[in-house]
Amino acid sequence: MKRARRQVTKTAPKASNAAEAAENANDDVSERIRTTLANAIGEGALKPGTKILEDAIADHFGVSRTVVRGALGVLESDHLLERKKNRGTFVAEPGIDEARALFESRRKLEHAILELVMERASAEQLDALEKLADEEEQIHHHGDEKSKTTLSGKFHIVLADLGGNAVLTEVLTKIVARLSLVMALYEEEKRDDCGADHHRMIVSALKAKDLAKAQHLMDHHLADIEGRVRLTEGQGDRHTFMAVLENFS
Amino acid sequence: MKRARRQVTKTAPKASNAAEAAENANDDVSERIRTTLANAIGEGALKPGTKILEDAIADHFGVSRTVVRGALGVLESDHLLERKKNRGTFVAEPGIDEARALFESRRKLEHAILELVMERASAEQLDALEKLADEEEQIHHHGDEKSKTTLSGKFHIVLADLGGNAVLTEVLTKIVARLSLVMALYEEEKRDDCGADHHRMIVSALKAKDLAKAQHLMDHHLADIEGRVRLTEGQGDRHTFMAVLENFS
DNA sequence: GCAGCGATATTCTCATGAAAAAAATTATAT
DNA sequence: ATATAATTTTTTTCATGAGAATATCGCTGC
Repeated sequence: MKRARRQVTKTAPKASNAAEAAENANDDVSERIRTTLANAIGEGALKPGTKILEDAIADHFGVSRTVVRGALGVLESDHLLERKKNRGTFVAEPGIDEARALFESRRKLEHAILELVMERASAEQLDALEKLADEEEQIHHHGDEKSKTTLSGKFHIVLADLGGNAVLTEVLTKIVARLSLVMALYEEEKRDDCGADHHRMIVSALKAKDLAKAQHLMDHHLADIEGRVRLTEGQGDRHTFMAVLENFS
Repeated sequence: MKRARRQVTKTAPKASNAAEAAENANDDVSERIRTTLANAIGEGALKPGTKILEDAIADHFGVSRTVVRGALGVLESDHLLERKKNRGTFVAEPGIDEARALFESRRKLEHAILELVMERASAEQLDALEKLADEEEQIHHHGDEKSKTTLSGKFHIVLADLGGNAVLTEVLTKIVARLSLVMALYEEEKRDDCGADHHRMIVSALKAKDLAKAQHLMDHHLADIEGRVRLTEGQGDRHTFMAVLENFS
């Protein structure tokens, strides 16, 4: 007898007092839900396997389950969520094959993007990118643990933007999001040794118009990330409830 | 007073007579809707700008608008459909920038895929691919106009499969689908001169283990496709109702 | 004490109705 | 007769309720 009333309280049929009410108001709430969940997943707040309660989300955003359900549907098609029939929706748990494919895809994509950046990015844009890398360095020293992964990913997205190809940027963004699930599942050591350092070197190579070097550095950087992960069967269950019990019995 | 009753006729609550009834039956009807529409768009049966009637689809598949709506939502997030608020859902009409980005993305992706195919595909797989290219040649001569574009795209998808990276294959598939919209909008001349010919040459280069040549041929092939298109502002309205009037007044 | 079974509760799933917004149609007036 | 206003119809949009599937918990019997 729960089904807590979210009481949609159509506070006022039209509500709109006057002018700014036409600010379209809600409606893209579906998109808000999507980005909220995607962000939560991206920065590891929602771990793989977590169950997603439609009702909770509907409550929180003040809409009905119908629209939540729509949002979950597209998140599922992005492979960020998994829906088990009549069981519910869960944060996806990419398998080893998928993880490998994602790493490989990212390598190829970042290569292509570097090519585009090389032929398109202006000096000012590269300066801005360099500044971003420097800021990362700062934040890294302040040990702001939570936003570390978020910012680290941001560099790559901004870099992709400089490539000037919105399609590739979008594709890379989605792949990076899925990779955050892979890291959450399979990461072993959280050595924060570098990251921002690599980014700065890549920017240098770009400013020197040395494409080959930039790609080489990118390969190194990505290999470093992949190195934190052990993609062998039977990993990834490590944090499972059952597996944790094993370790403490 | 339409709203024709689709009369969901829950023919039998459980229906399942016994064993095979558990064949899951419907339910992935949502996916059926998605692939149906995607295919229709892919082979040009649904032209850009066409309005999509939820009711018609719901009727046809014997489900309620709710599930249709879900399917349309993910198609929209794939950029195959466009939803205008309170106006309805339409087949997407990619703009010129998007078209250019799509072509460029495809070039980069096909390059990456060729690299993967080169290092992974077995001799037998390449033989199978060659056979496919030959079949295309056959069909091309029979002038089977309708399935020409479909089959042409199929080669690239199968090729991507040989790369052994499911993620890249999926990405390419979606981009090819969007490009079919671009072609429908901006294609000028429908010279069916080559296509399958190019495919055969690419396979030859692959069997000869000549990556550079394969990539070069692929570039040529794609350039040929892009050549059929004029991406200048004010094209693409060519088939618009208003534009047609212009030409006849 | 434990295995199996049944009742309860939670949660998904989807069809349907009601409200809102455009579009289409008819009516009215200048 | 044309343009404007009013009405009707179509279609989207969404909240909600009823039904189905599954999990959870308590119970009885061994």
